[in-house]
Amino acid sequence: MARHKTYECSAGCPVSATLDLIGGKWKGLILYHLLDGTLRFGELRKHIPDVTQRMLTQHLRELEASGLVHRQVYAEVPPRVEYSLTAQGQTLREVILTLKHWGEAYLGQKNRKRTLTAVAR
Amino acid sequence: MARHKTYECSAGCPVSATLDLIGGKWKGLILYHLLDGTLRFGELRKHIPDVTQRMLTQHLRELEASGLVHRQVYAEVPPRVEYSLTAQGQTLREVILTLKHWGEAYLGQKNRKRTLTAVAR
DNA sequence: CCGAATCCGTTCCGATACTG
DNA sequence: CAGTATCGGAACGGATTCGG
Repeated sequence: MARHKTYECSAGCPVSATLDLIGGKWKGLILYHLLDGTLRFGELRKHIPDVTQRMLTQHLRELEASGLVHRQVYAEVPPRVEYSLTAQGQTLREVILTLKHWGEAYLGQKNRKRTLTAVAR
Repeated sequence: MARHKTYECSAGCPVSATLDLIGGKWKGLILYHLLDGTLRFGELRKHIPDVTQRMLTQHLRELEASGLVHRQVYAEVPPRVEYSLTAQGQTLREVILTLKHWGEAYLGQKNRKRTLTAVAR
C-alpha cells in the first residue's frame, strides 16, 4: 500500500528534520531524562555519567535554540540553573518512548542471541 | 507518575542504542525509503539527492552490519545490487513513521509562525 | 555551581579519480 | 552500475584552565 511512497525529501524531510534535532550524541538522553520533569544542570550530569560538562552545555544550548528545552537561571549564590521541556518539547514524549521501547526489544534480542549457545534453555 | 523514572543508562541505554543505529546523517532517510520495498543503489541515490556515493555506501554497510538491511548482489553485467530491510529492520517501521509524523508537525508549525506576520490569514 | 575559553587529537564528510 | 582509494578541510569531542 505504501501510503508514504516516493516522497522526495531533498530538503526539509520530516524524518531527517527530527533526527537533526534529537539525533545528537546526547540529545536523546537529555530529553529522555527531562520527560520526568525539571532538572538542574548537576542533576543531569549525574543521570548521564559519561557526558562531559562541555558537551552537556553545548547540547542543552542547541536544544534550547530549537525551542525544545527551557533554561531557567536563578540569580543566586551558588548559582542555580534548571532545565525543563517546553510545550513543544513535551510533544516529543511519545517519540522518545517509541525509541526506548524499540531499543529495549533490540537489546533484549541481542542478549538472547549471545547467550543462546551458552544457556541450555 | 513517571513510570520510567530514574533510569540509569550509562551504557546500553535503549534510547541511545536506537539513536546510534538510526541517528547517522543519512540512515533515517535510507531506512525510510526502504520501507516501501527493495531498492537498487542508484534508486536510493535518486531518492536522496544530496548524499554522496561514498556516504551512501558507508551508511548502507553500517546498517547491514547492524542487521537492519540486507544486501543482495547479482553477478550480472552491468552489476546490480539491491537493498531491502531485514525482518529486524521491518520492526523499525513504526519508529520511522513516528519520527516522520512528529517532523511534519514540527515543520508545519515552523512555517506557520514564519508566515504569520506576512499572511493576512 | 554553572559555564566560557583554549588546546588538540579524532572523526566526519565532500570532491575527485579510478576499477570490475 | 556500483562501488573503492586517497586527500584535505571541517566539525566533533575530551581535558584542562579560568571566571562570576
